[in-house]
Amino acid sequence: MGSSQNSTKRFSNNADSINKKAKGANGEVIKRTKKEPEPEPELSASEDLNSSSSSSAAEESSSEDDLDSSASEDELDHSSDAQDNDDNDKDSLSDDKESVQNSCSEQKKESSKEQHAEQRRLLQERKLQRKSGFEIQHIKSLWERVRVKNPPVPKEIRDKLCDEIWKHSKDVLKDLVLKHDASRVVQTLVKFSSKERRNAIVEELKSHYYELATSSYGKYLLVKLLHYGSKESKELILGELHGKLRKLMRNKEGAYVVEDLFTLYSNAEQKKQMIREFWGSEYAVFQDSGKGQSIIEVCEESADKRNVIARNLFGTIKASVEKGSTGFQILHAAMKEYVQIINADETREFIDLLHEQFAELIHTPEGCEVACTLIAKATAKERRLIVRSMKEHVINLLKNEYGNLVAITLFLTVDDTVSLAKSFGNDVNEQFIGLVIDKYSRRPFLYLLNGLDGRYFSPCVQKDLKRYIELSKETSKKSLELRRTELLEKFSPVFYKNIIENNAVILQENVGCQFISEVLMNTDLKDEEKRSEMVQAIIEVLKNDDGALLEKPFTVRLLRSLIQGGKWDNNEKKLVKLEIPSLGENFSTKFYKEVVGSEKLTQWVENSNTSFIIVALYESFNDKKHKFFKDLKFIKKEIKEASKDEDNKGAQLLLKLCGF
DNA sequence: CAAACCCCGGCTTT
DNA sequence: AAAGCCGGGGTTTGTA
Repeated sequence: MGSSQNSTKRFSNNADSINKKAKGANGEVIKRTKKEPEPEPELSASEDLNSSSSSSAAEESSSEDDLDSSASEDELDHSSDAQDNDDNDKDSLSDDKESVQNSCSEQKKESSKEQHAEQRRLLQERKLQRKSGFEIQHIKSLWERVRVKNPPVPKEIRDKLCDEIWKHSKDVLKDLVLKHDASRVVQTLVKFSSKERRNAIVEELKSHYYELATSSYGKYLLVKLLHYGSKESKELILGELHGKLRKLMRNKEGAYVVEDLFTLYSNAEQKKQMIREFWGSEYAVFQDSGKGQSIIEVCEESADKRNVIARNLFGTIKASVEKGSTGFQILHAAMKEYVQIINADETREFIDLLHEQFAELIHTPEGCEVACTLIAKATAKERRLIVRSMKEHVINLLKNEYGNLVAITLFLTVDDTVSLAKSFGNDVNEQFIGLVIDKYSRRPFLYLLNGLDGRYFSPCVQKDLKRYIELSKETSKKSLELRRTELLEKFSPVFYKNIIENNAVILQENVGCQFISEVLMNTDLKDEEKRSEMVQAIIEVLKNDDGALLEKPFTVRLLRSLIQGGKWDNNEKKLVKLEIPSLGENFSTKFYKEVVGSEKLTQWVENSNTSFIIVALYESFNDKKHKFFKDLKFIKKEIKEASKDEDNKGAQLLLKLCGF
């Protein structure tokens, strides 16, 4: 259960923005990876041991039905060991019913003391009659003494009690571990035991691990053994579950065990092998079948093979999705393989199955790839469904390390830009600042502004995205550029509004400056009126700035490029002037007049950050008769003085330019 | 675009 | 089992 809860947590973490929170997302994953599997629910009194089970008993029986019905869909053989599994569950089931009945009758009859006593005696008798009944009662009473927390039991006594428990339990261990109360005894035992005894416990439970994994109580013990156990123990347990993963995935309890096994206790090679089990019996039985081969390579061998594998993968995935395990990482990995071999008909079916749960996919790399691939292959109609289901999660989608790529894929492939922009519009507008300074959520917008620019999209990200573009060509009609500019047009009013109203906040952040610069210098945006409004707004802020903003290197850099009115082309090693009226010399004039002026000029030269801006101004004015040059001459002495400062490279440069 | 920097996961050590 | 080191990958930043 930890798994699904954790994944939703991971998904919905970053409530209040910025880099640190984004790290939090990762942190969450880490925490999960390293967490201690210790889900012991703390019951307060010993009576709880019996009473806590009535509801879970009902739950369990329904999940059993579930397993049976869904298992028959696939070509799973549930002949051999499913049988003895049933036996065990019946055992624990009847166990629970007993206590239910007991408490019911107690309630009904306002019975006398004798009746009570009689009932208790009967219950006790029945308990003792059960398999290993006597030992269980005894062990439980020992356990009651070990588990006391306040005050903690001294170590020597604890060890003694544990020894005692072990002595009584080792021969009946497998009868204990499937029962809700007694299995917790064993968990405690594992926790306080030496390495040797842990190994002995693992050994004792040999050939029962499948049962354990499907037991609502035993699974905790199993996970604990995996965590604390030696390498050999892990291998032993793993070996027993091997070949039964598909069945486990369909089991309510088993699915969690498999997910834990996959995320916490497997390396890359083992993970691959686990997924291979989902390909079909051949691969489930023979561990090495298909080893070292990718799913694509295997499927290329014959169409038959592909069909069987695809059917099996889909069967397992479907069962799990319908059970509500869409967030499981192992499922994402399985889906990732499935979409690699999926054909057109299967794509329709798969999207139909998943479209409402897309949000569950976007917090892992594999899930993200699945989402992107499906979006790329989806028809216009299917994309609309997907976008609609994502609408509730826009902010999480954008801010997520992987989700932002899904958003970009939507931008890359969806033809209906009107409804797409509309679906994102509200949330984007409301939280624009947070989005634009976030490491991940800014990327979709940078894409809209600049396309897949190498500055923001690394080669391998580009490679992935280009693959989705290729896949989308079947179903997308418009050209990539058209989609991008249409979307840009729809989002640009939001850009303008926020830059005009909130640029002081955005300028505080490095990445914010970067974004403003991308908007102002963008040649796809033609609204010059808005551009000059933005420029004016920035000038207003700087006019009233107490110097804090100008201490920031990125603000200085932004100003410099506005003054230069162009972008630096690193290949050509030269400045590429942009034909934008409100930038370049026009900006310089305005900027000098309204922000610097003759009275602040000295101050700007003396500051090692801002002196570079003065240099830029010097190079910007074509009219050498501009007041600026006269002002410079006037402070000749101060410039010379400032250039003596080792750190003030700008002043030194300025001195050279002026040629004083 | 390259250098500096940071973060993560794997591996080794105590 | 926890702490620490190290290498690789990705991000940030500086610089014409």
